[in-house]
Amino acid sequence: MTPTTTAPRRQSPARRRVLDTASALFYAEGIHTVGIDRIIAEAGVAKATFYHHFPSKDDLVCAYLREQIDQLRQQVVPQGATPEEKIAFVFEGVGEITCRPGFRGCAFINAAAEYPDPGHPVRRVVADFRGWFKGLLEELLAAAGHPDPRRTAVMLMTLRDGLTVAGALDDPAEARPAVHAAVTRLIGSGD
Amino acid sequence: MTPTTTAPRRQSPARRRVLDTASALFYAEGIHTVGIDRIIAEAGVAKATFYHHFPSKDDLVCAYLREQIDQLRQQVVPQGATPEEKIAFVFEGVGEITCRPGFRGCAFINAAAEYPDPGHPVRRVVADFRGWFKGLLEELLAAAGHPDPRRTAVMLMTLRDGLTVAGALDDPAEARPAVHAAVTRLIGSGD
DNA sequence: CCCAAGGTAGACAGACCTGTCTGGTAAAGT
DNA sequence: ACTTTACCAGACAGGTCTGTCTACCTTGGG
Repeated sequence: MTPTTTAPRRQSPARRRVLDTASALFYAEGIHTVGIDRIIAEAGVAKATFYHHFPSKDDLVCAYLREQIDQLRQQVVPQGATPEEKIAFVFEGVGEITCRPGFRGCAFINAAAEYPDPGHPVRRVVADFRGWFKGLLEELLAAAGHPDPRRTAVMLMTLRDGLTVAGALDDPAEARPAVHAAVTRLIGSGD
Repeated sequence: MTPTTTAPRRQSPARRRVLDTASALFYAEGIHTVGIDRIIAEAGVAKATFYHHFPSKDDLVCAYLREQIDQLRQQVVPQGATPEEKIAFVFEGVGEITCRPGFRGCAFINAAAEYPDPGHPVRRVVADFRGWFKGLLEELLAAAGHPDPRRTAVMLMTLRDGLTVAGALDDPAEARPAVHAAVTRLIGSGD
């Protein structure tokens, strides 16, 4: 059989345009409030083309969230750094994002608020993100020789969630230094 | 003029039924997904009656959230307790709620996820809640003689937000003890 | 006895939603 | 030259949404 490169698979520009438009609109205005008609109009794509690439709106929502995960995964942490520095780097990134102009909170937390059923495909993508992120923190803590990586990872995850919420609903510049101090203290002291 | 008691103003049973039904549905399933028709059907109320008490759906949503604030406000903290104990009591309550069966996160965070415009009346109620809660924490910290009440209140708020998110999306029993430990350490040590 | 207030029941308008379908165009591979 | 694939344009169906309106009932106070 022909190799049929599975990995790159040059995606169509129409699909790319739809996904970009939908991502921006979903994040900025919410998922249920943004209709298909609006997405295809702003993406400049025919309705049939849209439904050719995404069988349903839920598929589009899942693709939007999965791409968010991929983008976060590709944010490389500095190579020759200690685990503690890598954790600090990750939180530096979170803190920086929360202060950016269009910030409206964590895309996954917001999506989960609109999909109450935990078994829904969208919620499963949300769970994937949280599992991945928490696992990453736990690995880094273990590599740093932390005595209780699991428990501390949960703590760091809580700080991240709180920081994103505060960045969306309160003054972002106020929560950032407080969380920064808490993180450095958490990964510094053993207990 | 007649006294016309402004404070209690015995509210009609129909309005009460609508508000109870809407509160349960909005919290459990989200706001945009629950329609007026469903609310009045489950509340056993005519449509004209509904629109007599609530001029629009947004008014109902605001009333739902404002009542949530009122209920939280009335949760009295123990009288003869130190400020530190009062803070611990408040967080004990939050931790307990996150472990309850129907828990689906913070009603205000979820509502804000569905209303992107910060100037919207719903968002203003959300801001009222956050201002009140953070102010309460700051007062208690100041009463406890904490050196930096404002900054620590922000920190505690972040922990609360993270705890509610984790309670809704992860295993509630895992985040609770971690946050509990962090809170006791925060209000214990001065810095 | 009358009448106003608050309630019920349900039709209706106008907009918007997702998803399907028809029909036509353009480019690329075989 | 033929066929497949991707794309555009837009009508259409069937449902749901908010909000208005008409019409009738019931109950209690003056």
